[in-house]
Amino acid sequence: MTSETDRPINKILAALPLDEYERIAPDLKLVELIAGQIISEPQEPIKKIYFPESAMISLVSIMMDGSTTEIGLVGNEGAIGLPAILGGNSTTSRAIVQISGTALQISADIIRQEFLRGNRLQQIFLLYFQALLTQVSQSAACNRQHNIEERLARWLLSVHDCILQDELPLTQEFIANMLGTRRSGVTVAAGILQQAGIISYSRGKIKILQHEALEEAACECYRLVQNEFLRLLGSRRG
Amino acid sequence: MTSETDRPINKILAALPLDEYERIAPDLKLVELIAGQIISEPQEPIKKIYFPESAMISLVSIMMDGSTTEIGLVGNEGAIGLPAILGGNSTTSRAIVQISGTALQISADIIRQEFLRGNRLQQIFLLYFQALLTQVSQSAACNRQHNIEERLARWLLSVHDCILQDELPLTQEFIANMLGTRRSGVTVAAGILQQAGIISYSRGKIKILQHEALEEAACECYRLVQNEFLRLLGSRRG
DNA sequence: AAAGCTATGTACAATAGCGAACCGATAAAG
DNA sequence: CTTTATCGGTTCGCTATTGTACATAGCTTT
Repeated sequence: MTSETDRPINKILAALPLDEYERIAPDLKLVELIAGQIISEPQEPIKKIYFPESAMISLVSIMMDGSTTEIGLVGNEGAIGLPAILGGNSTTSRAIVQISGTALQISADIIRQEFLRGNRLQQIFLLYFQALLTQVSQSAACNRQHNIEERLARWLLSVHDCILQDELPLTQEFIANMLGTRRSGVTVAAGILQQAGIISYSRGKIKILQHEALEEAACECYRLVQNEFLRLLGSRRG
Repeated sequence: MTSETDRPINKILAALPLDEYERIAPDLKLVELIAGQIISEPQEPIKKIYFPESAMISLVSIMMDGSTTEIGLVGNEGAIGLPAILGGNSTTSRAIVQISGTALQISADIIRQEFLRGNRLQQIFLLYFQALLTQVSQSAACNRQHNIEERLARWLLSVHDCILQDELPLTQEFIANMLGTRRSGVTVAAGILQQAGIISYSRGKIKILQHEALEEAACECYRLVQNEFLRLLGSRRG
């Protein structure tokens, strides 16, 4: 069911013992997710759970005036659709595909059932919840304390860690929607990073040239969240 | 084990069926929590879980430069020490008593064991977890999008809902640490609300005079989070 | 009543970020 | 090859918020 190998690319699935994995494997369906595609909207019942492989998904809060702010970022280390497991069935946020790629889709009922059996899948999901909560918490503080340039650097690193490529297909407009700022604010911040030779970009393609320097430009939040993912799940992620 | 009645004041405990409650009740210990007291620090192992009765606890992120930002607020609708249940054992945030009062304390191991049995306690904790995640998420977006006055109004309402009193023992300095702003920024915002006759305050005592008007001054985040608590847990809370 | 501490009020220059608009450059579509 | 849409660069005036500093007011202690 995974794309090429026996080992699932998604880290949650990869961490399952064989018997648990085989119980759900027949129902996993490989799907292609396209950037911009909306997986679920606020208040909308969640029926499917997605385990990203190469795709990347943002959790986004939408205010009444239409302004958006990213609250969480999910790549192959995580899963989309947690409320279906937790019991709430819907969220207050939107899940939108940020970077095209593949994911494994499965009925939420099947995962919830497996979760309730209380084995390794439950254990991993609980740890992932905590990691996600840490990420969201840090974003809350970060949004209050750090300026656009630091947040942009942090965010680029996080995306990079999720898709493991140095070229990121992202327009400034989209980034602005994630950071919750104006597009021209991103232009200025990105311009400074480009000036310093840390990144380069053009028409929706951003290249990270100096990873180290980008980390220095980023706020402490990047490292903190990454370390917590490492501690909890043994995998890297910002 | 609860302070006066048979019915636990804490909503999580109150929602348990008798057999589950009686299994943990002997180990619940009534403790008095004093404002300013730190329940747990970042990276510190969590050994106890607290179910607030009249006390109220803030979860606070601390940056390297010492600046603080509240990321979550826990009253008698919730519990402190979730990482011990989720498996991470520690958090990246500080838990600090914001308003003095009582709480029921219990060994984290006992709750974790009961959680793993997979009965009602598990169900409630999972729902609470989602509610908390919603709260933190909304704060992340709120911190980005709303101004001090709106956030102050929202925060005052949230505290009020937690302790169910119209007089809140809070200094502007403390509020500033929670909102992640300067103290004098709070002075100005509070001054406007007082001018309008919505609140009154003096030397660490804030009175809510017009609840309705305060809601109008608050951002949409207050209602949204409150509704989600209501939907998930059937209890009111911001 | 005096002294001391804590909480609150206020002021002011500096700055980050906003909203809006416009323009040029590049890529895609016809 | 021309048109069109998208993306990025830039500017300008404006507002919210910051950092810092100092002043006042109300409890507490003595």
